[in-house]
Amino acid sequence: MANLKYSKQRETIKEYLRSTTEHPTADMVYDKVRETFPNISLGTVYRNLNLLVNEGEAIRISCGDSSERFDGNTSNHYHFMCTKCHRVSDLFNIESLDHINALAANNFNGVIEGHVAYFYGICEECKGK
Amino acid sequence: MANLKYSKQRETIKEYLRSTTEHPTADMVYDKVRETFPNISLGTVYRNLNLLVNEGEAIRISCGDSSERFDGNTSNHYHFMCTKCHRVSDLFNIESLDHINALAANNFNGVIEGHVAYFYGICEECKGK
DNA sequence: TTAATAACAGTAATCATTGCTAATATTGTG
DNA sequence: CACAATATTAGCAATGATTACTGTTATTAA
Repeated sequence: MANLKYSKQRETIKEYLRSTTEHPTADMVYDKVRETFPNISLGTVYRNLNLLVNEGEAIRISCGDSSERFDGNTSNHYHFMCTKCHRVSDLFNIESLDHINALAANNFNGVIEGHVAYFYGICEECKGK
Repeated sequence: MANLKYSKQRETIKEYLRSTTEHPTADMVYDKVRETFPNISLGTVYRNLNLLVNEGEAIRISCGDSSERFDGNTSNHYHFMCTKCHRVSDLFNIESLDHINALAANNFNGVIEGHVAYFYGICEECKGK
């Protein structure tokens, strides 16, 4: 698709995203990757995150928070955000909600191509507190 | 709930939100309300939009765009965003999608309180082009 | 080996949003 | 009505997330 050249920095970012389920922000990725590349710049992190999303190697998650989050798991799944601790977790229990596209298409004169959805509530860890 | 005092500025913002279906950003509200109050400041617009959302007089819509949008229609409904023109429109045809909360709650150990969802695709106006 | 060019670190700039402050408007009470 | 308490305002500075720029370095293909 594009003329991408290999870079150690991008590879490290991709590996980190694949290894974690914490759905990090760009800043969290920056902090983590600096353990390997102490001089990496935040701009490089942002540029590579965008490249990875464009290449389909990562997903951008917008949960209304001030900053975006990224997910190295590109399989189709939904997310849950805890309103107490603001952590984002994966919901692998739902197969697909694509049937709601048909509901939305009813009496609608445009073309529904898809949807964005996430759930919120209290996560298991925060429930007891 | 709060100790709110009346203000012409807030009333004008509220009226505008109620009168339109264009789901304006803070900047669009600013441009509109400046027709009535040429000296109103953008900070006043932001503060009043936040107040109106807190009072339940408006809804904040986050569609992954760079800026938030606001809706004076507080009845329960979903939104559609055109990927071509980026306009947001209302979907009054769907009653409710609350059944997806139960789907998400399956085999999930936290508490699902609700969901955020919007649809995307091509709007009627952009379809022909 | 070299030439072309993508990627880099460092830094400045942008954009949306919030915070601050002194002046003004609203509201309840005497 | 007058007045005191205080919410609201305009104007502007500050913040935070993200992107743009620039001169140098790394990757790649011939």
